[in-house]
Amino acid sequence: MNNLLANIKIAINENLFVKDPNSSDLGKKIIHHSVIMIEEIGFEAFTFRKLGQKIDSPEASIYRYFESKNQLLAYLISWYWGWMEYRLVFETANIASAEKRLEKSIAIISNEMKENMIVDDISIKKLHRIVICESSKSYLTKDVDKANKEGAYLNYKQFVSRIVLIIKEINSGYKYPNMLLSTIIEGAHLQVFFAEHLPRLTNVQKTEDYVAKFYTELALKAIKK
Amino acid sequence: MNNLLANIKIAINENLFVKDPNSSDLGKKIIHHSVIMIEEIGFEAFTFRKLGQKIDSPEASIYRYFESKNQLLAYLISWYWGWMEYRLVFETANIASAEKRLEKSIAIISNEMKENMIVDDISIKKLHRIVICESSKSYLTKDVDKANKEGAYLNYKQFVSRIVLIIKEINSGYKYPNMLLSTIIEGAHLQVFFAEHLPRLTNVQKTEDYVAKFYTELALKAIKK
DNA sequence: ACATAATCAATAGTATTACTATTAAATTTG
DNA sequence: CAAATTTAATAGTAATACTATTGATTATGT
Repeated sequence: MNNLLANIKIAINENLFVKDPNSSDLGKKIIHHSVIMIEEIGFEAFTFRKLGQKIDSPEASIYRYFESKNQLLAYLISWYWGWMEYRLVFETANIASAEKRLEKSIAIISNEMKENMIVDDISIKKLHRIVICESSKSYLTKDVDKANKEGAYLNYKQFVSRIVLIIKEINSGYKYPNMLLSTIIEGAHLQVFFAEHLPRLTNVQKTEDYVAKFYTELALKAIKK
Repeated sequence: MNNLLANIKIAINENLFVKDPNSSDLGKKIIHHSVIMIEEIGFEAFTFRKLGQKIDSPEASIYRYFESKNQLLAYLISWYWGWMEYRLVFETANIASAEKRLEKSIAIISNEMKENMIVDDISIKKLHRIVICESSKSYLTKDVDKANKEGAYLNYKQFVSRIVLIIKEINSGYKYPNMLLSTIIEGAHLQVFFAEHLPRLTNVQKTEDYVAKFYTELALKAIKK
């Protein structure tokens, strides 16, 4: 998989940047180091000034690429879902059974990647941790409608709708496929966070993939007639 | 029935305020207007300066009650879960069937209150909307472990554990009661938000209580052997 | 080749924010 | 009624997000 996907470019809506960060060395440095920095110190403490110091460029230069740190976060999260869609399509391509494809999908959502891949200067592992901790902040805002109009969540919605199709294959009459899916995705992220910080809100198990198992069981029982 | 009935005052951990806002008129004004203001303009835009202007008190006076706006948010959310526990105990008290009690619990979590109640100067309806949009920000922080040690999430955990007991009554062998519950609670909040702003991530239905219905069905199917 | 246009990053800001040090006033206590 | 304590107000600081402007670099057209 590494070889197949390593140099694929993820399409990002043009409203999510001022200048395409993939078009210059500075842009790539901004992406590369912002992922490292946000994962390390959190989005609240992350500032363009600190990032500028890290990459030895002035704060203002970063504003040539992103008009705010919120836009940068939206870019990264959109990239994440673009990347996840690629993975989804690839890894479910040759599975005939819809149930097995759903199972695989939930595993992709829930499980951390074992090897640390770098794609487009982005550390997948670190970006996954950013999505867990910070992604809800990108839509739980008063600007959500504006951001939505500008296409900030398109990649996320597209990812969701792909798996919704699988659910409909299993049971075309099921009334809540989108609800079920957004519940699973946001829930899976939450459980990882709770396991680490608020264990009384989850049920940590010995097996590595218990989150995926829980949500797979939940989904299949819910969907079946 | 129990001590909750006698005590209408919700108990809040002492680490969640500098001075008890219930101990003075200014404190009560801070609580009352902060709920109104956060619901209206969102937690990001909310500042102690704006609140001070609204209640005609200087910004610094508010710092006598809360050391930061994050602490104030933590206080409000903790109050919410204290209040929700009170409701839970009260409204499930005379229901014999564990399944019916679970159903009622999920309804309490999911459904908006019809009448707008004011308790301890707090608008329940507005606070519910704050919890939907802002509560995840109070734990998705780098300070989560510190806040947890100081008891910021005690009321939430206590609320969860009460319903976990109901689930165990239904099926004592079920392995994931806490996971299921935190999934339902956070999911129910999310679906309300998505229905309003990102409808492609949910499945809006005509009935008022479809969120409760979805999660009740999900829960019962998951729990049953 | 060379003038023109476009793009680039750097400097030096501004406005706003969260938060604090200090003091004056009010209240309580002995 | 004087001393001690609690109260809120003033006037800040430091850090933040973000911007206006300029000079340097690169690309383009004839």
